[in-house]
Amino acid sequence: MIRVLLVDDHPALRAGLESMLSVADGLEVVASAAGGREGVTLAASSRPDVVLMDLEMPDLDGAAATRAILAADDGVRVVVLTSFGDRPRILEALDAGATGYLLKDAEPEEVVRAVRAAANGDAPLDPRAAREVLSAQRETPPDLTEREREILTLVAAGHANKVIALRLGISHKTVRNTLSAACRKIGATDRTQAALWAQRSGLA
Amino acid sequence: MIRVLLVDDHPALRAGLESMLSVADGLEVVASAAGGREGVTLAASSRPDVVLMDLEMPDLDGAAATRAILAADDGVRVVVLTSFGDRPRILEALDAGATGYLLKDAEPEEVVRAVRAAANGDAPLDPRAAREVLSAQRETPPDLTEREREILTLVAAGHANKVIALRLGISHKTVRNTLSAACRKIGATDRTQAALWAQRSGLA
DNA sequence: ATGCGACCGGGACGATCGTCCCAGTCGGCG
DNA sequence: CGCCGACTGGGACGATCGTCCCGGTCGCAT
Repeated sequence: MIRVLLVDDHPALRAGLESMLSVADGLEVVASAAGGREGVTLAASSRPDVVLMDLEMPDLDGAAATRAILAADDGVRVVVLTSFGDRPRILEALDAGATGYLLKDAEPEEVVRAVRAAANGDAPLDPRAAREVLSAQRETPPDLTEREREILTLVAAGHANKVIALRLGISHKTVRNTLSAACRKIGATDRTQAALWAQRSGLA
Repeated sequence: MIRVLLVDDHPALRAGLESMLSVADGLEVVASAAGGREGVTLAASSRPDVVLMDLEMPDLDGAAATRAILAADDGVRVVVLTSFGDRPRILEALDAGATGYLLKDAEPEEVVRAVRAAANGDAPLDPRAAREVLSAQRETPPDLTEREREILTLVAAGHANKVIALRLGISHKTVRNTLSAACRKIGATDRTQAALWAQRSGLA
């Protein structure tokens, strides 16, 4: 019997997943939590084999909750539930040790299959989610210097070169030159495009 | 018997809502659709009293679907399902004629209550959703001119003044002046901050 | 040791930007 | 009708920006 813990702040989604899983053999939903903190607590007390974890939650972020659960028991398999379009968070969850992903619009069979795969130690990567991850990695490669990344971040915060220079304790000329280099690498023609790029790239 | 149609692209959410509603008396889920277009079709064929409609959907937007359904039969009550933080879409759905809102993290009793209220012709406004609406109106007030909004949008696309001027068929001097005015209104000191503001404000 | 790359910056130049002040047209409203 | 506000732009000025080209200091790897 595969013991499953659901963590999602949407009661309707929890109910839906539960009914999807309840009709499958060999699975049982042993608990469900409405938030990240509760999820961590319940993971400790209910000892699930697989956790289905939402990424966006009010109290404790899905990635953080995943980290906490795995820190307490690294035998648990965490499968992350995600909507489209949050590449940065998908990567973050991977880093946190999530075993796989499931898109929220998955069909019941997919969900069941993913839970079984996770329990077996396989990585149930939704093909579409996998594409997200790959494309995210493909889009990251602008091999930016640490300084360049730093400056881009500050640009994306709306700061002028002088302010950035002051904050970093360097010359505003250096900021210019470095930003210029960064722009060339990421394909931006000016600071505004650079700022927008940084935003989209989760370099917020 | 109140006939309910579910429209949401997440199978799990549909299943959850269905199980939530199935335990209540006097309600029956007569159909469920995975997309806006299908929702419009099923609304015509299954003649529901109340439609629970997701806002974010791949094919046909929730607001658009609402409009279409009401155009075919204005006796239907559409209750919109929304997550937090999409003020613009909430307002759009209101314009489209939605009767009320429900946040996706609503408890089962809330959902049932909302459906009953909608069937009665009441407006089941989730108190938190209502706050969203109000705060949306409070946050919008940068009373920007149509032109200013237009230019901000183009700035947020990363265009330079000259390009914007060309695209709008006006002088780049006018673009400057207009953007300058817009910046003052939204509290931005330069185009970069303006672009980021426009992004955040859904003026993408 | 020699080279490479990150990091730091000055000089210089033109482009772009932000701002203020002014002035014209046009449509709506009292 | 006159007034106002949106929209349009020119002039002018200083500030900021983007770019190229130069020089320097480190640390790290070959």
